[in-house]
Amino acid sequence: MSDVARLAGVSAQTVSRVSNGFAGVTEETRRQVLDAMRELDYRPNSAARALRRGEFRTLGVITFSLSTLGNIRTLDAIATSAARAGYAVTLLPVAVPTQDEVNGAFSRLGELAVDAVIVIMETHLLDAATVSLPPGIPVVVADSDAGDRYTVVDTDQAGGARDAVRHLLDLGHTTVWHLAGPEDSFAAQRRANAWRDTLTEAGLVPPPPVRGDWSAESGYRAGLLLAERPDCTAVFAANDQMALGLLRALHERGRTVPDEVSVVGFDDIPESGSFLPPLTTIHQDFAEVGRLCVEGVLTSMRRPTPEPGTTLVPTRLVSRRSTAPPPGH
Amino acid sequence: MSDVARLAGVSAQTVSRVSNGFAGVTEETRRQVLDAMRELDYRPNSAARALRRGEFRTLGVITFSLSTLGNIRTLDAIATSAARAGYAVTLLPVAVPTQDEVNGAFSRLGELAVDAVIVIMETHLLDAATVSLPPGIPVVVADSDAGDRYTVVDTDQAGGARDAVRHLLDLGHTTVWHLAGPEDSFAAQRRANAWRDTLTEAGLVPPPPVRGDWSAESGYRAGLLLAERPDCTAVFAANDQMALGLLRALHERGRTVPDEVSVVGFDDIPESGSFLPPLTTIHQDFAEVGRLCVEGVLTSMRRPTPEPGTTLVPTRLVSRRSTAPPPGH
DNA sequence: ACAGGTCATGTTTACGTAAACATTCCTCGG
DNA sequence: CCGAGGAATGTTTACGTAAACATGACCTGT
Repeated sequence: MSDVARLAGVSAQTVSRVSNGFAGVTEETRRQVLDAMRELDYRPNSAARALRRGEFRTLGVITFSLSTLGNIRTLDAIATSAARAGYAVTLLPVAVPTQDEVNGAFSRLGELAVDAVIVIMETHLLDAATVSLPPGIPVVVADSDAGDRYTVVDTDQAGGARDAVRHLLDLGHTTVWHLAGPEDSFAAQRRANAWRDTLTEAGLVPPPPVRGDWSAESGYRAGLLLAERPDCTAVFAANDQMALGLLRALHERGRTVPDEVSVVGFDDIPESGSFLPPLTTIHQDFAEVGRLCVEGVLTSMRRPTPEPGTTLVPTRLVSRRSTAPPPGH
Repeated sequence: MSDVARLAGVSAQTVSRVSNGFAGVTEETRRQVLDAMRELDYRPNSAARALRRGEFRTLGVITFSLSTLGNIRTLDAIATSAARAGYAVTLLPVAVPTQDEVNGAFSRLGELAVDAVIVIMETHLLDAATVSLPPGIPVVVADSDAGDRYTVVDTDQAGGARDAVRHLLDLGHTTVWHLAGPEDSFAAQRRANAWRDTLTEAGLVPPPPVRGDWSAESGYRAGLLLAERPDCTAVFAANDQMALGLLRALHERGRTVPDEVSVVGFDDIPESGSFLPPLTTIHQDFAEVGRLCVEGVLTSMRRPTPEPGTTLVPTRLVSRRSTAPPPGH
């Protein structure tokens, strides 16, 4: 900086002012400084800047090994929104979802150069963490539950599940089976609960849910079971991957979709329109979730005490060809 | 730090030594300092640390909006490897692959707190960038071509494509069609070239390639064309998503897989084992690519002039049920 | 017993920046 | 024609850390 100042014939402070776009610098001076910067290929040192300003202009994102597609798209939206706001994004990967790993990530975070943290993770691990998040830095939790301790941004899982079940009931199915996600997933729980509640409200008795682990393979195994039940004409799968496996199992067992069995998924992954048959599913707006996460932490940084609360992002039913009225309807 | 020093009854420098795990501190003193740290909930200021040390312990990753699955898994591996080496990873998203956006990301990078950069991007955009990467900081390019200017880590695209084609020829097919990726993708080019070369080497005349854009939808459209050709009994798709669309098109047109047509994909995405039928494909080791990228930049940081070179990560053919000998063989 | 050495710890300084305060110079009203 | 006020710029200082150098205690061998 002093080199630039010398070349431009001004003080270092003036260079700083130009560098930060302050008013009160003559156009003439500004130009000279900018020329000198270009000449010397000057780049502000972000470490010194951060030290002086007390902020890093960086957001930390804690996430499991970029496992599920939803998390990835949320992360992508976070990175894009953050960049737009002039913030960088630092990844804090948690290799395996064990308590030790989470504790490790949190303690690393302690000395990491971040102004705020966005957590994309199942919160039961958050709760059980022995190392807590550094106090005083804003936290927003995405796609999970966080009680009333943190601000939460989430897809309206319950609304989406309700739409899926309603869609099937409206087609005339007498009940809807559920291919649920893993028990330790909060999203899976909420989808399952909404499925159960919607059936109950309609005066129906929910059949026992079949459980998978989000993978297509687990959906296939579950599908082999469901294919054995002639009374099963409609299935709501908790995500599109499991729905894919389910479609394969039904096909192998000779149960045609949608003529004999209707299937609805959740997520609307890009491939779901190319399944056999194209999958009716619940579209999630991950981009909006990510945007709101960034907005959330940035707001928290400005205001002193932001009230913890939950923001829900609505879903949308995408109707394709895997759903139809039940046989003989 | 001085507070900790005071509480522990030592100098700030001793605190620094303990904090950095230096030898030459009495066990007794170390314990007292650690106690004081805990007591005061001390966390080293990473900005000051970076300023003093002249390094950030951070890697920048330039990537397109986390578009393709391969990029994502590479990123994941990079983040994990970096964390293991004590480095954080900062994301530099490029929202849309235009020259302006790339230039913008590069100039942002100039004042970003990173010690090295890993680029996961098509290099024709790199080449055409008007803003260049800051000189002097190590760069490794993943999954792309970079001439001889940068170190490159890549999957052995050619080897994988060759294996795919050989597998089909060995089964007895008289030729192999190719569902290619977009022309501006270097990976797509290499896969297409290797396909062509392998056929030529076998004394065959390559049929005209059909081009898609990596998406399942484009694979579907291409598949409708291929389904019309009775002489088409074997297709090598440049990625699994397009193979998925292809399978749907063939199924809709009544051409059974693998009895009438064999299909091989590329990538081995987790879902490919659940396609109808399960897809024979080329497995890529993204984790290894990511690991080597990190290893590469870290090495460059230590040595003065690392020679640019290309490291290829081998692929592996995963044989499932979408391939069989041609009809009447 | 003392020179020479080693080890644990303390003191000084600089990293590059931006806030706070200081100075200079110019303009404008009375 | 002078002094008040303000705009442009300069000077000083502190942010938290770690390298470099300095100090002092203690040990060893002759």
